[in-house]
Amino acid sequence: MNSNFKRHLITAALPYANGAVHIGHLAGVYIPADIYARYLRMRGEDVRFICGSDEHGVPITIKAKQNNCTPQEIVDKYHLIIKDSFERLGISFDIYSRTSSAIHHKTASEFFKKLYSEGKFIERESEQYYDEQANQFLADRYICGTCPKCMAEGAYGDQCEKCGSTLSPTELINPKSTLSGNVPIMKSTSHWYLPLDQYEPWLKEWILEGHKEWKVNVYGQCKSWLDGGLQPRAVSRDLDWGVPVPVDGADGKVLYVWFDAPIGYISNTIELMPNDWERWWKSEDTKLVHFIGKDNIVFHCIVFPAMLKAYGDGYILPENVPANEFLNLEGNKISTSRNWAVWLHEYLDEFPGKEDVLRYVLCANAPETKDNDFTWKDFQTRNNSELVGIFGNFVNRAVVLTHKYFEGETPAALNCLAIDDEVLSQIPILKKSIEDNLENYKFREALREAMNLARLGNKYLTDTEPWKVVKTDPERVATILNISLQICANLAIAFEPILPHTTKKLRYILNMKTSRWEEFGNISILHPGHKLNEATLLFEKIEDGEIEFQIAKLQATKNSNEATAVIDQKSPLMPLKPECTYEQFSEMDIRTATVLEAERVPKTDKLLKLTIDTGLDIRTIVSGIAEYYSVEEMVGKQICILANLAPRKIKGIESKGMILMAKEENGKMKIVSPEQRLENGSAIS
RNA sequence: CGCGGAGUGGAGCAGUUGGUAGCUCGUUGGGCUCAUAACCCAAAGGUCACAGGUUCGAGUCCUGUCUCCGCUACCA
Repeated sequence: MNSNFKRHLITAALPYANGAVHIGHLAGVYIPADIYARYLRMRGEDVRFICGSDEHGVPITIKAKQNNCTPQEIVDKYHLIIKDSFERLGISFDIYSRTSSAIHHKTASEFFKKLYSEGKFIERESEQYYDEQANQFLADRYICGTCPKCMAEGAYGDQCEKCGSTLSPTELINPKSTLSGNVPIMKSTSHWYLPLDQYEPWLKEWILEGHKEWKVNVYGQCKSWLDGGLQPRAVSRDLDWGVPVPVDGADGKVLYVWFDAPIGYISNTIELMPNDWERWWKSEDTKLVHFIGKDNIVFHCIVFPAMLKAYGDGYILPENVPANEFLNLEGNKISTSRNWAVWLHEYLDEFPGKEDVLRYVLCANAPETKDNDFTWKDFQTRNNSELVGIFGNFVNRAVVLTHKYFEGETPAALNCLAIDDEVLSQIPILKKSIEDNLENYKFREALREAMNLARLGNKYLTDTEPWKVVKTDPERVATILNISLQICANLAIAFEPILPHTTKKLRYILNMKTSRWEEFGNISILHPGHKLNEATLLFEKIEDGEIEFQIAKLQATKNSNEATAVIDQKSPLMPLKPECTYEQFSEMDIRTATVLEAERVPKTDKLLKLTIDTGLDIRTIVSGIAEYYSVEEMVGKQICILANLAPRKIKGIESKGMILMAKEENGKMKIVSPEQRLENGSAIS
């Protein structure tokens, strides 16, 4: 290790406590981080591995409302599940705390206070929606209404799920509070902003010049943000759940969750080492590494460093931020809300003793450079042919033969032949490769190289055939088995960071005490005469039935999702709108018209571009009906349109008018047509 | 729309400063029998997303296009 660093501070993204941990989290963050932490500890480095639950933010308050309980109850529940399942998997955090802790509130609060008093924030007033009945400002997610872009109903204040456009709450047509259903009023509120733009030159220098070695996905993302110009970001919210803003007159305001969450790394370190934490966060010789997923890149590479820079006082910055891409499950995005996931706590219950199988598969298939897919079939294959067939089998062969021919005592290596030397010479090469890969966050490759050590062992045994040679030359067999056992001992070290449960078993079988990394490469770890324990299997086969059970479980989830989706869409009839006058109605010019041409609007799922004959003119209307009507069906169809609607550009196409549609109770739309074909342009009243 | 990442034999991935594609798993054939029907050897299988361009020569550089993912709720 090139080390000017005296200690390693490793953080893993704080899991959000509104759900359990699933394989995506593990493959993306926790398994690589744990491998890294364990490796450094084995090398005798001073390591602290920090994590904890992120327990604030709007989604948790929404979940609490849905479940009719308090936010605290939600986070208590998931914090325990998460913490417990990490422990059982063997994620070796030095501390796993939480952001609802008193110490975190205090730390985050003081962090804010210092920045505030030094004038590092700017204060801005803005108009935001306010629910008078619920007596609170509404987070974007608490407002729904009609999407101004695609006219779909039920769009949220931040995004329309129908057309995917990003919105701001004020753009919504007919906004309503999801808390009370009332129409919210605009009320002015003030918030504090971190002026990221002021840190832009410094960030550019630090990242773009100073950290070209970062992974391309990380570097590219940062470059894109920096080149695009940074904007001030609000650090507070109007909400009653979170760390209160510690400023007079800031009642009802809390720190925005992204501001308080990364401070969680600091407060958890303080909790772990109340007297010594500063040495870890404020010494240039501490190497700070953040393990995160790709969605978190901007916060960890730009926002949090800017916060630390603004704070000053010697805080160090991350040396690297090895962010992974995402893991899919059986071809679909993992989703907490759709329950499309393999939950860690369920896995641990259903596959007892197979913690390392999951660690192995997720490391071997980690989304290091691009999104990857987890399938149960692949899980089974990797277990059966790689762990059982290659690793487990080699150890078993070596140990069983030793028991058979030498009563379980390590024989002495007497004369090494060329083949022996050749095999032994591979070990340091593999060691070097594993080290390089681990230190460069290439855990997949490190694992592959470790497996190559087991492959080497299998090949060696097959080539030397001790079960044949024993009949003619027992001394030769002694050498062969000695070497085989040394390979086993080296495997116990090589795999320790990745498969700690397995190597513990293996060390027991080999009756081996050490697991220091320096011993890796030593070819006489087990001395002649060293007594082995009974051979037990390191891994066992996973039968088709278990895999089929898991696949069926996912299929059931899928089915139930589809069922609830239908129920969700079965909205009750819309309540009657407020009374209107005949004059208001008569302002609308509704006419019959015929569709002449239709085509899909590129890059959209729902939009059709229609050319229609209104009797008065030929015009273009863009309509969100592609889900319900095909191009072929539309051509020649007679429809009713609102002809004097103000033109509006949709996806860059000017749309003049709107097609009248009726919404079924399942949410599907049907075109309203005259009973009999009429002349185009006939007025409807 | 924009910006970032990805698109390589059936699956998962490597491909460093450009020189006729490698690895693991799977498949097929063979060998072996110490071992959890495990292990070892060999073979088949790719127009490197698509279309242009630069070059003596491109998966590797340039331009354009398409698809997936992120930035943008849930979420790593």
